[in-house]
Amino acid sequence: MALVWKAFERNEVTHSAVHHLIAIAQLIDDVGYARVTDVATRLNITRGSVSITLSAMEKSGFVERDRNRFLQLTPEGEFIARTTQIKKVLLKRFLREILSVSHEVADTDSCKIEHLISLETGHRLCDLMQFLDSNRPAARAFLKAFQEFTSGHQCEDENCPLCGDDCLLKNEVE
Amino acid sequence: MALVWKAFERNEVTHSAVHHLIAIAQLIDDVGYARVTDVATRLNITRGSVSITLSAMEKSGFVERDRNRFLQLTPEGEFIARTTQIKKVLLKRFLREILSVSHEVADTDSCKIEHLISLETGHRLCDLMQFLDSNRPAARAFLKAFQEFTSGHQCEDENCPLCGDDCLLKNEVE
DNA sequence: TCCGTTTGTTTTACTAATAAAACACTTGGA
DNA sequence: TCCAAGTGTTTTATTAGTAAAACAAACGGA
Repeated sequence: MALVWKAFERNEVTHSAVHHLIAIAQLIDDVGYARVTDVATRLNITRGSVSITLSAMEKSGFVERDRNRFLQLTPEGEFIARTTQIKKVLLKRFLREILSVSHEVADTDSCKIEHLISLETGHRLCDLMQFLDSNRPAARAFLKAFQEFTSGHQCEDENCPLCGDDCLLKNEVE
Repeated sequence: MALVWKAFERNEVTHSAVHHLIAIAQLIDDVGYARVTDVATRLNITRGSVSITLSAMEKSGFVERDRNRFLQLTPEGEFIARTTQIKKVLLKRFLREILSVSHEVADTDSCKIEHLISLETGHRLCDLMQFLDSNRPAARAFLKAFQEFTSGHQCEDENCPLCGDDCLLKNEVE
């Protein structure tokens, strides 16, 4: 019991570090190269911060540089950047298309947890979204029925453990 | 763009702090009171750490103490402890019952993100699980069809963006 | 009363993440 | 050649979270 909650800290790479990797991948994709300055500009932090972070990631084997100090991702770095981006997209789609969470909240929520969910969960989420995309009758019927279910309910119901007699959500909102 | 990724840091309370609150709530529930020592024992950290963390949370207004220095949660602290616990339960149920994620991974994944997902997402997740619990035909049919869908597929399919020709998952697993 | 245990706080130290500023190095004109 | 602009690193500092150990206070039994 007391062990699981600490699992939070033990992540290969931090949220910030992943975004450094993603920035490099996107820059190479967009303009063909990535330098410390470009990463700093994209992430809106100083070059010094980027320099230090990327030096550590170079040691960890996620980033490399060529002769001209242009940044490259190693296969490991590439893997993390790629899978994290995909996990975020899947999460956001799930939040928006199934749970009908608002655009802004879906954005921040998916960004906050993109790097924390396991590959296993990522794959299952992928399965789920592919199932929806398949447009099977069961998928369509589910979405329709769920939307109807929530439209007449939407946590006004006292059965919702997040609400209840004294709805905690309402308490916070006002 | 460059603003969203930093939203990760801006959380009212940290993951660690929430677990301090939850420990207090559970202790009061279980044995009727909560002292610094009890919280430390439950979280498997030192009394010193708990002392410092809870002093900060007292300043922030999440924790109070009575004359005998017994810990109490303020309504705000109670709210966070309660909603975070519920969000975790909902997340875990979703991962297990819909996505069929393994027990261990569902445990760590839900613990990692429990305090990060918004109340809005929590409510929608709650709707979803209630919809399943309602045992409506559309819900049952969905679960059955989705399970069939994944049983013959399970990300062996090259359509899965996490896999592909050179399946990244496979690469990592072996 | 006195001693030992329990309990809580403070001190010290470490790590990770970050920013700002000083410094150093290219590099490309004039 | 030399200067200025651009680029990258290092230094300095701050903040948050944590643990270990020293310290202090209270409590309880002999």
